[in-house]
Amino acid sequence: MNKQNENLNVKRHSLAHVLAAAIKELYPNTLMAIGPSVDNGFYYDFDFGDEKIGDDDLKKIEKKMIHILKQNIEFKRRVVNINDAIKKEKDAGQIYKVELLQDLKMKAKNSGEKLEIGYYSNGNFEDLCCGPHIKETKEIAKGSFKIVKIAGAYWKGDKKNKMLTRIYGYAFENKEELDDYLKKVKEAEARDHRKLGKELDLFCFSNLVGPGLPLFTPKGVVIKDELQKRVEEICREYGFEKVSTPHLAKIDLYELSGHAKKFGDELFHVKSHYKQDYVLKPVQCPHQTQIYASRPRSYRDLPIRYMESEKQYRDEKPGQISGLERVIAITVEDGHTFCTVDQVKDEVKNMVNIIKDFYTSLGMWDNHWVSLSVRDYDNPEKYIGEPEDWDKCEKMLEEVAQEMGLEAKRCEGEAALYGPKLDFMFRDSIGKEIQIPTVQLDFATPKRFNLIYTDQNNKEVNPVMVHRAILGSYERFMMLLIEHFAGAFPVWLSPVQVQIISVGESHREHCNDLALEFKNQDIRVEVDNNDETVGNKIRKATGQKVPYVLVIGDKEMNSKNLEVRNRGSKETRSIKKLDFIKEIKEKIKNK
RNA sequence: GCCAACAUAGCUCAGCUGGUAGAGCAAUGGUUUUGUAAACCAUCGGUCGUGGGUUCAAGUCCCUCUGUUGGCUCCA
Repeated sequence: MNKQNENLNVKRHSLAHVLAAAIKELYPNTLMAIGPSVDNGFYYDFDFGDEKIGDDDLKKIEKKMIHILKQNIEFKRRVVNINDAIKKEKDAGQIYKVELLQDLKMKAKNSGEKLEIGYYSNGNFEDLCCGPHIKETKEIAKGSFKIVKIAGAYWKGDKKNKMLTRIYGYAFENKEELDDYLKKVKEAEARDHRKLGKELDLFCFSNLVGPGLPLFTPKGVVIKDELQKRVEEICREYGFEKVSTPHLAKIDLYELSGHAKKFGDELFHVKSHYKQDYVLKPVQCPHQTQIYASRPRSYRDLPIRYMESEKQYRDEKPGQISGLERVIAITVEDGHTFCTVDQVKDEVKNMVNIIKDFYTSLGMWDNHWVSLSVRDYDNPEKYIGEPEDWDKCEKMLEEVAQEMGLEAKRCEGEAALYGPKLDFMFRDSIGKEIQIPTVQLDFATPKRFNLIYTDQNNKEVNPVMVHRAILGSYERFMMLLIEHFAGAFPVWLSPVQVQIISVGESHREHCNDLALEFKNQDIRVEVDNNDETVGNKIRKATGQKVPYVLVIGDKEMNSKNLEVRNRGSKETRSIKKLDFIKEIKEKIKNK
C-alpha cells in the first residue's frame, strides 16, 4: 500500500470515529462495536437496542458528523492499563468493548507480548483504538464523504452472534474524488446485467417458477447457443467428445464421490413414489465417471475426453440468489479427461490452450493472472485422496505452469475437494475480478469409483481425471459478458446482427427480400416495417445495440450499395451489398 | 437464514402529513408514408405484490407471507 492510500485509510478510520461520536450524541444509549476503514470508505457497527434506525436517519447522522467536523476537534491519544480499560467499559455498559479488551488480554497473555491499550478522544467522545488517526478534523475535506447505507452484520462476523446495525460511508480525499466514485457506481448500475437483461430481452424471472430459476428468451438463447457452439468447436479440436447425462441420480453416487458430504444442505432431494429417492446433481463429474466405467478400457483408449453442457442444481441460501450471478439451476459447461499419469501434463497443456483460445477470442486474455490453487496444509480433513497423490499433482501443475510461462501465483487453501488446480482470473471492463476457467487434477475420484484401465503389462491401473471448465456456468458467464460489453456484444454473439429499417410503405417488400438474403447467409436479421418515422426506428435499433443498421428507401432500391450505420457511429457508410455480407461473415467467423 | 429498504398499468416512475388512483413510453384504432436517436389524435389498460388488522375512511398506518435490492471477510 502506498503512502497516499495509507493517509486516506487514516482519514477513513477517523471518520468512523466521527460517525460513532455523532451516533453517541443522537442516540446516547447505543452500544459501540467496531469501525474500520474499507476499500471505498468506512463503517461502524452499533447495537441500537430497541431503537430502530432506517434510511431516513442517514441524513440526520451525516449532518451531525459535519457539525462535529466543523468544530475542528483534535484527536488525542492516551494509554490506559488494560484492567482500568475493562473497568471503564464495564461501567459504561459497553459489552462489545469489554469483549474486545478481554480478547486482547487473552491474546497478549498467550503470546507474551506487551499490551498497550490506547484511547483516542475527539471532543466529548472517546473510543478504544490503536490508531493512527488524523491530528484534527479539519484534515477531512468538505464534501469528501457520504453516509450511504445501513446493513446488518453479525458481531464478529459469526451468525451465532447478535446482528448489529452497520452504517456505511463512502470517503475519499476530496469532493471531486467522491463524485468520481459516485459516477463509477452509476456507470456500473447502467451496465448491470439484470437491467440490461430486461431491456435487451435476454432473460426473465417468474414468481410462479421461482427465484434463482432464470428463463431465457429467444434472444438470450441465441447468445447461450453461440457460446456453447464456440466452446464445443474449440474442445473438439483437442479431442473432446460430447456426452449427455440425466439431471438426477441416486444419492449413493454422491456419497461415493464425496459430494454428498461436501454439499450437504445444498443438495436438492427428489421424492419418488417408489423405492428409491433421488438428488438433483450438484456437479457433473460423477455421472461422467460412469460412462467411463461402462466398459473395459485399455491404455490404448486413453486419453478419453468427455464434455457436456447440462443443468446442475444447488439449493442456495435465499439471500445469496441474485440475477444470473447466483442461481439454483446452473447450466454448466463441464469436461473431464481420463488419462495415464504420463499423459497428465499434455492434457493440462491442452486445456490451458483451450482456455487461451476462447478468452483471446473475447479479447479478455491479455488481462488475466493465474492461481496455482493448492490445499490448506493445516486442514487436511477438508479433502479426499492420498497425501502422496496430492504432492504429485501439485508438483505437476507447478511444472506445467512454469513450462507454459503462466507465472502462476501459489494460493494455499484454494484447492478443490479432490485435487489442486490452476484457476484463471480476469478483469472485466469495469475492473471487477472474475474467476471462471479452471483446470483441476484428480487422482482421488477414479480410485473412489474404482475406475480402471489395463496397462501395457496387463495390469489394472486407475486413470487420472483432469477436470476443466472453460466458461463455467452459462448464467454467470452471460452476466460477465453483458456487463463487460454493456450489452453491445461482438457481432458473432449479437442476437440481432443486422436491423433493416424501411423508409416508407413502398420499401417493405424490398426489405423482406433483403432480409431473406441475409438469412440465407446465416446472418441474424430483423426487419422494422412499422408505420413510424425513420428516426424513431433508428432510435429503437440503437437502444437494442444492434451492430449494423440499414435504412432502405428509394435510393437503396435503385442502387447496388447499402448505407450502413455501424453501432456507436452517427455516420453511415456506403458499401456494396455483397461486400457487406462478406464483411459480416468474416467478422462472425473470426469472432 | 439474519439486518435494512423497496413492491402502484406491459416498462420507467408521480401520488406531501390517511379522504376511494396519475404521467410518459409501450399496446390498440385512426390520420400520416415518413431518409438516420421520439409524427399527430383517440382508445385501452391498475381490486396499488398476498392475506389480515386499525379507522367513518388505507396506495398511504400496523402485522403476516411472497418477491426484489443492498449488506452479513475487513477486528481496539
